[in-house]
Amino acid sequence: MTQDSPPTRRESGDERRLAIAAAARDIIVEKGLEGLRTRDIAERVGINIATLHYHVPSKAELVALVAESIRHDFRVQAQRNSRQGKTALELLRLEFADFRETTLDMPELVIVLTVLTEKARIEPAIRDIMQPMYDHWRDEFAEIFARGIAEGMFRANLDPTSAALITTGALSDHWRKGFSTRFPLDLLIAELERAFIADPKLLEDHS
Amino acid sequence: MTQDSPPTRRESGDERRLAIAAAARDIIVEKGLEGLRTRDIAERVGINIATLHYHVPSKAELVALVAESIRHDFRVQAQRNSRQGKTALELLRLEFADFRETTLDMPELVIVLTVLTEKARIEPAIRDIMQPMYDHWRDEFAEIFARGIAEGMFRANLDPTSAALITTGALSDHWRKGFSTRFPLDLLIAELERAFIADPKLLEDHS
Amino acid sequence: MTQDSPPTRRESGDERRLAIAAAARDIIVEKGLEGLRTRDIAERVGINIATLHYHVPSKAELVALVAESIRHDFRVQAQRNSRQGKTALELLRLEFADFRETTLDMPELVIVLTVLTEKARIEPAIRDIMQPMYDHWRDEFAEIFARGIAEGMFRANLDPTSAALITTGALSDHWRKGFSTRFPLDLLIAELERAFIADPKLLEDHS
Amino acid sequence: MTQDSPPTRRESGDERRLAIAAAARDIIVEKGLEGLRTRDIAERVGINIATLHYHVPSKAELVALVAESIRHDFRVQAQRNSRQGKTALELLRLEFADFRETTLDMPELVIVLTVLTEKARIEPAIRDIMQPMYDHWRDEFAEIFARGIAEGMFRANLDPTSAALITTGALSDHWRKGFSTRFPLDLLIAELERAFIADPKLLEDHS
DNA sequence: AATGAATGAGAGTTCATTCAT
DNA sequence: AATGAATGAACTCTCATTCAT
Repeated sequence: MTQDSPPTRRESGDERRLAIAAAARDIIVEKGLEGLRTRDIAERVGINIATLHYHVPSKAELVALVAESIRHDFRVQAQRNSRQGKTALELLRLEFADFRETTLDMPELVIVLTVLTEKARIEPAIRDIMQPMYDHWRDEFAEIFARGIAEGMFRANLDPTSAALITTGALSDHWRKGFSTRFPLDLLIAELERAFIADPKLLEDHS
Repeated sequence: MTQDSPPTRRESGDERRLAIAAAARDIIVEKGLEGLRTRDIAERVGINIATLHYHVPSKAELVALVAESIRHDFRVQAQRNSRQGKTALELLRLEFADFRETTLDMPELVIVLTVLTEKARIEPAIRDIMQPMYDHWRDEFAEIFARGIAEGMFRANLDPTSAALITTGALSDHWRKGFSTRFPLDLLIAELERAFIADPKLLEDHS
Repeated sequence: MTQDSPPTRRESGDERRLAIAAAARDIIVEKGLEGLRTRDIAERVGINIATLHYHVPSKAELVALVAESIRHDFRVQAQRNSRQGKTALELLRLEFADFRETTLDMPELVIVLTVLTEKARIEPAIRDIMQPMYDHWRDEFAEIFARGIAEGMFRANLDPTSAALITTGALSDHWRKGFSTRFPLDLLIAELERAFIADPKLLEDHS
Repeated sequence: MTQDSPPTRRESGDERRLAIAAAARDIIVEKGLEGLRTRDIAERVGINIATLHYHVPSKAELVALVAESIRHDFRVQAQRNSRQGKTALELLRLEFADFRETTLDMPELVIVLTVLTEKARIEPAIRDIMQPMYDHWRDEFAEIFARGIAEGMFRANLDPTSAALITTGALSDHWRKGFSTRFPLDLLIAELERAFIADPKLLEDHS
């Protein structure tokens, strides 16, 4: 609880804000947005509440900061793999691999995402940050599906946007309820592939 | 806001609890669980806060009461259509129709469901109420898929549970983001059908 | 906690008041006057709070009722043994025996007495009930000491009232702190006798 | 009641805690522990309730703080007179003088002590603070009596611990009922001396 | 004589925020 | 950039008491 590091060394504003966002995310995972207290964040970061307010003036801005940090992490994640010169199926599998990795590396990410999505329903400022994220993720899948149809790999009667929504929906819902349903992600992904791929032979190298 | 009705005549405990649950649900829709205040509920029901506590001893029990009321509504919803003598495809479409109706007729129901699902992640008492609902919904789909495979209507390589998770995931994610994504539910459902049905001809009477 | 007896048979008002006083005393012993709640009393008696208020209109009257019940018990205790034809020393020992018995039969009595004595400091109504009790108890001892001096059994330089105050003070304080000090009452009483008796030979039949 | 002084300048935590303890003691004297309200304390100190909770986190800790302050005052009281090179009788009389002074100079101290002694019966945390005070007081008397017997000043058949319990019991009971019994303390003390002193001649210089 | 339902007044506690240093 | 102290506003919950039946 208490902090053992050298007596509150001064960090740059950005570093502090990063640490604050990280602490806030941890607490949101543990206690939900309802259970998020500025004092708890400050304690976890190892600073005074007044100091926290110096860096992040209000709680509303704090939540926005968390939303931004989520968006940032998603961006970084998405840009790690080169997308060039790959078939649609390869790209789809890259996306799945990304998701698998993300949920391993940053298990809280999707939870905080869900929490903020609910908050977005009420708070326009949060909605403005969250909306583009979902749109982007969905569009990525939609684009892949569109290319896959053109390449003849995916079902001809596939609607790219619908398929993208099904995919992102299934993935995020699976993750969200991961705390209870211990259903293996790989089975889900395999089924998603079967749902969209035209030629059953393409499935073989996966199973 | 303030109460003009006759000076709060006495009602039976059950009636009061029903009214309390209804008011709580309304407020959750408007302000989220974070914005749920016992005083607001009391005011909306037209009773004193102490009276509210007389009927529902604590806030935790209040949230549980709301969860129970949601579960009750879903049970009622689910029992309206007879399931006997139907093919798997007909049953699947009945499920979709149910979902479509629910999200249209009682959009608040779905919002509260979402909010409580997030709460369930943290509060075991709520989880115990919500979990069976989702499990039941998923099992219903899984069973339909299993029968559909046997009947030859659905893909032979379909894994019933995976398909059920994809379906419920896609549907619930769609409603969760209902506030922002105005993507038509029917398109999503149509794509789900295409994803699981074996014979393309079966699709025709739907599109 | 809940009551297994036939569904709240109607008792006469006096019986009810007796039961209420008894329950109140028990709770005072367990939780002090601070922790005394009308609801707890009602529950213990097995009646509704409204019913309790029917029998004892207010909490102030309830405390007064408890005070009266204490006074009553003290009276009963005091009248059990005939005081006639006894020497002062015999009477003194009868008093000690009474005290010993009382603390065995009604261990709460002295605790409630202490609690109400503190309450009496603030509440005149309670003071008016408690004061005569202490006075009476003290006077009883004082009288015995006075007779004992006359009979030559007790020290000639004994001041009856002072000795009485020392005796009652030592006894009640011993009892009050009985929860922690496990010092044997008999040793204390023996010392009291030595303190007041003139002729050491009189002590012998006691040790 | 309301505060006219300069807008509550900031003071150090220790000063505030002292002021809080003092205010709490005053209120306990006036209204008993039952009538002790955090809001009243805050008002009397001239601070906000939230500020009060900043310095003393809970009411339980507040009562403990009061108990500690009582203990502190008694320690100060007890250390004023040198105990060296005195006979047992002189020491006994010093103790009596201390008691007389305390009850005269700081009657509220004694009232609060009584109140907390009752609270100690129920609250272990308070008991842990109060118990040693009484034990110490009793032990002091017991030691004096033991020395006095050795010196031949006190009765040979005196049991030091019993005598100490009688003395402290009589004294504390006298102050406990101080509100009502206006019996002179000096008479009580004189009788105590006669009760324990062996040689009547030693008494003379006192009466 | 009894009770379920209702209530006003208030209790302790919490929390985001601000101020002085 | 940092902090101890302070605060207003609110929150949940409690309690003695009352009312209608």
